[in-house]
This record gives sequence, structure tokens and C-alpha cells, in this order.
Amino acid sequence: MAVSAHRGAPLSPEEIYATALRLIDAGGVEGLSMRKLAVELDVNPMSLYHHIDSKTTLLQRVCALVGAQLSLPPDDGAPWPQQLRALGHACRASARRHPSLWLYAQSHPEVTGSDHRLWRALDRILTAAGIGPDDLAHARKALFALLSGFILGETTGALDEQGGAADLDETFESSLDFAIAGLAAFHR
Amino acid sequence: MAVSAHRGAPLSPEEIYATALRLIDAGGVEGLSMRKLAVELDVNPMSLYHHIDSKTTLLQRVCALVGAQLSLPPDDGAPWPQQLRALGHACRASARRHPSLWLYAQSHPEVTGSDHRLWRALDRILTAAGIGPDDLAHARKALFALLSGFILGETTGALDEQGGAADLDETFESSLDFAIAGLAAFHR
DNA sequence: ACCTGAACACCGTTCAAGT
DNA sequence: ACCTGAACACCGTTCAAGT
Repeated sequence: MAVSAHRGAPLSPEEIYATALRLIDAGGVEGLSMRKLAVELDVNPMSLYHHIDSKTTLLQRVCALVGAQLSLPPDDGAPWPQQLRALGHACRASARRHPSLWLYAQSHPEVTGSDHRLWRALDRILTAAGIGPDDLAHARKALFALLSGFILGETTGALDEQGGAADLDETFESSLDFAIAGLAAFHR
Repeated sequence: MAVSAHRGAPLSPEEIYATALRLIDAGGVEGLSMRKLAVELDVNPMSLYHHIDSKTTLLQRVCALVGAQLSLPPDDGAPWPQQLRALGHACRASARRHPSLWLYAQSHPEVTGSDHRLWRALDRILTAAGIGPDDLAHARKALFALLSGFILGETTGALDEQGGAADLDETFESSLDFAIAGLAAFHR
């Protein structure tokens, strides 16, 4: 029992990331510890450090993994409001699948290393909406704030506690209407 | 040296909260530990538990303290866009004073115990803006998301990394314009 | 090469014992 | 009443020693 005392197969990074994501979905980022992860992988806690630098970079990789799975709307010439809605729904859907990871990523944006895919898609849609280059950064940031804040509020439950409609699907659609109408502020 | 071995005065909750807030502003919520707080107060770590239940409730009290200092716009009949801007500026100003605490509070909304002052002020302004009772909850949540997301992005630096204008004052004003224009979506 | 036990420097919190 | 030392059950991470 020299190599991998308890397991048949050697440890792979992919296995580590997938197991970490599963534990995070089940018990939150704050519930994930290197020691628990090792137990789940049936391995000595210190063995993990042969495959990953630190817990921080582990979380970074898991965030990248989830980010890569985002199905952003393609550049297919569809009407821009429809594309904007699709982008919003893609992010919200991912956040509902992995709420704790999104909460972590939103508080530690350095882990995503500025996901340029999202910004590029958003900029493309806003340009299609007739936003000029001078207003592009402002509009992008306002939309980022709205989307990010909605996801934050839904994830933490802050939006539930405010009363009104029980489920947030309708509220999200309203917020998208709000955003689409708000873009008029950038038409001058 | 029976009572308060190292200090002249006995420990007061207010002193604990104020010192905790100072340490949080200096080193972040994750940098605050009961042990460091005790050192700062020149007291045994375990003495703190005679005055506070737990670290969680300590953070709750500190959040409440900062929340109570929010200078929300009064109901003085000023035009509603002006009042909405004032409400936004009040929150952003507080967040810039205590970024780490706001980040914590936004991820743990249960600590604020649903700050009804803010919702009531917002509802009043939205009603003045002509939003009907059926749309009030939707509009409130959309505005909450935008404001909350902006503060989150500014606090974490996510909004800086996106390029565009270097300072965010102008972007915040743009976002307020965006919000005011977006409320048209709720006029039907 | 890969794994591992012991150890280090931290946590929050409990509890029995002091005055 | 108020304070405190020791202890418990955790952390992430290092490092020398094993095979």
C-alpha cells in the first residue's frame, strides 16, 4: 500500500474539482475544508497539496469550471432585448445551480480573473441596442450591478424577505423590463 | 487585580462594538477574531463572552450600528428623483466608509434583520414616482438589486476591472439615471 | 514520484475554577 | 458578579520522513 493507500485510482485534478464543487453545493464554501475534501476523496489531507497549490486556487479553478459552463447567447442576430434576457437567464440559472459558489465568486471577483466572455457578450448586445462607445462602460456597469445584485439578493434570500410575489421568476422578468427601459437613459 | 486585571474601566458593549468596527475597517471582517479583539481591548479573550453571545451576534450589532447611522432622505416633499439619488448616495457613502462590513452584511442579510427603514423610504419614493401598489414590490426589488450590486462591485473592485472611467462617481450617476429611466417600465 | 504523520499557528467556544 | 486558564474541536499549511 505504497501508492494511494485507500483508493484504486490515483488522484486527478478534475476529480478534486468535481468533488469540491459537489461539497460546496451541498454544504457551502464555508463548509468546505481541505480535510473534509480529503475524507470525501478517501485520501490523506496532505496528499491534496501534491495536486493543488492552496484552497484559494482550488476555489479559483472551481469557479472557472462553472464559469466555462455558462451558455451565453450566441451572436446570431436575434433582437437585442431577447439576447439580453438570455444572458440574464444564463447567469441566474447557473447561480441557482451553485448558489454558494456564486456568492463566493461575487465577494472575491479576483478568482474569476475578470471573465471577459461575459463582458464581451454584454458589450455586443449593448452596442446592438444602440449604445454609443462613450456610454458603453457606464451601461455595462449598470447592467452588471443590476444582474449581480439580483443574483446576490436571491442567493442570500434578501429579496425574499421583502415581501411581494413569493417566487422571483416574475420579479426577474420585471427587472429585465426595467433594465431594457433604463437603457433609454444612454440614448442621447 | 481581581476585576479587570489590565484595564482601568470595565468592559462595555459599546466599547466592544466600536473597537470591532475599527478593526473591521482596518483589516476586514475575516481579519477580525475574538482573540485579536480581546488584545485590542486589553482583556482576556474569554471575558468578551460575558458581554456578547457570539461572534455572529457581535457582527449583527455592529451592522445594526452602522445601519442606524444611514442618513436616509426625509419625507420633505422634494422631487422623487432627487430623493432617490439621495438614498443611493447615502448607502454608497456608508459602504465606502465601511466596505468590509457592507460586504459581510450583503452576504449575510439575516444580520440586518431586514432593515425596514430602507424599504419604507424606498417604497415612499417609488410611490411618489407613480408606481402603483401592484408593481411596488417588483420596482423595489429591481432598485435594491441595482444599488446592492453597484455597492458590491465597487467594494470588491469588480467594477474597476471592467475598464472605462477610472473613478466610479460618474458611473454611479449614470446608474441612477438608468434607474430613473427604467422606472418607466412600471408605468402602464 | 507520490504519499503521510506530526507539528505549527491559528480559529470560536465551553467550562470548571478562581477571586 | 466578573474574570480566567486550560481544554476541545476544528482550521490551512509546512516539512521531514517514509515507500
